[in-house]
Amino acid sequence: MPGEATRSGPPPDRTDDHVARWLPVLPDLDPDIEGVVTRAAFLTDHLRRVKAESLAGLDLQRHEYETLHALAGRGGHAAPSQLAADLGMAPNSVTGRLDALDRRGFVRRLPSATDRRRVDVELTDEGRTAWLGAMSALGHEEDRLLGALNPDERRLLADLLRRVMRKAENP
Amino acid sequence: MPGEATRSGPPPDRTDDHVARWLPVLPDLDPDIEGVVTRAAFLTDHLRRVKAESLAGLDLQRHEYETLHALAGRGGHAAPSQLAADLGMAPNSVTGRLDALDRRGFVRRLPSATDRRRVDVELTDEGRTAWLGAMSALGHEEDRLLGALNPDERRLLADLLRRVMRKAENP
DNA sequence: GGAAGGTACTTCGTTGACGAACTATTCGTC
DNA sequence: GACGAATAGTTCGTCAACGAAGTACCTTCC
Repeated sequence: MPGEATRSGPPPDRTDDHVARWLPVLPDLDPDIEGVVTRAAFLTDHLRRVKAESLAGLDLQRHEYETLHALAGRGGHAAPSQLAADLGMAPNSVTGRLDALDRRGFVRRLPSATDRRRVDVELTDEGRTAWLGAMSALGHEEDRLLGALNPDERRLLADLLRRVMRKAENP
Repeated sequence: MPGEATRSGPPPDRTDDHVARWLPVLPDLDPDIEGVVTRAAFLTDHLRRVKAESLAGLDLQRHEYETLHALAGRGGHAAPSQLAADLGMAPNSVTGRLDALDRRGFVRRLPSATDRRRVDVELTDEGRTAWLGAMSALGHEEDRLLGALNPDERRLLADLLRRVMRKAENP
């Protein structure tokens, strides 16, 4: 055995580099706090990128898939404002998305009979097919990543994050 | 005591609602996995929003602050391509940011003497002042949120996320 | 029953990011 | 030392998101 190894923690990731680069500049930086928020951002970004790459092969853009997904999650029928809320975006931005999906035949706008201000967005069969195809092609990168932890650890991670997010949701 | 309470886990957050809404649609969904990635996304988004709001009072946009921050983190001198790498964006996008910061007097472009393709971006005194002002005004929402955990738990959270991210960084 | 106010969606103008292409400069190789 | 490849930065065209304003409709309340 090559003697005692120089004291080594767990193998580092990109975030460790990031923190090491900033610590000299901002000595008050807490490595664990910065580590958590940076990894959350990198994780979100990574999943976003991987998803976009998988979808590219299906001639679908991420925002198109997201919109279909939100609509499918409402059973294939929803109002634009509801989709906007589910997607966390401004209602006027949804108009453009629906225009494009409508042009591709993935979605249909039906005027509401009872309230003529309203529009019912309907997922067409083609839209559902595209959504299902994308769902299976996406192939759960999330599962792969979280596979680094066992089920108890995943639960623990989710619980820790829940406590953090409850702070965020209570200003 | 009003009898045994109905079995209650920790108080829920928005992500619990999100998972509960999707479970009927996607029964294969793992609540812990989905919980982790959703909370990571919500956390990133929350910090983004809070930061933008604080900066608005200083007549600074988030992307302006980010650019100043990246430049300051390099000691006030950097090449555009280096800033692009640090900010995780395409080099041509940096050009527009620098144009705006230049117009506001926060940044100066100096041609390199040794390699005339290169440009040295310099943080001006006004730029540094704006950066420092923003830094103190930002007031560490991150610390508040992570204050929900004790130091050991924060370390644990960072370690769990590191293991996840090492998977992301090894394809 | 008709004006005042609210709601649902869209249109308009702007903005920031991106990929692709362009310019100028340097490097590598013979 | 000159030609082709590589590099740094920028310009250009496009696109999605946004805030503000507009349109059409519903509701309330006198």
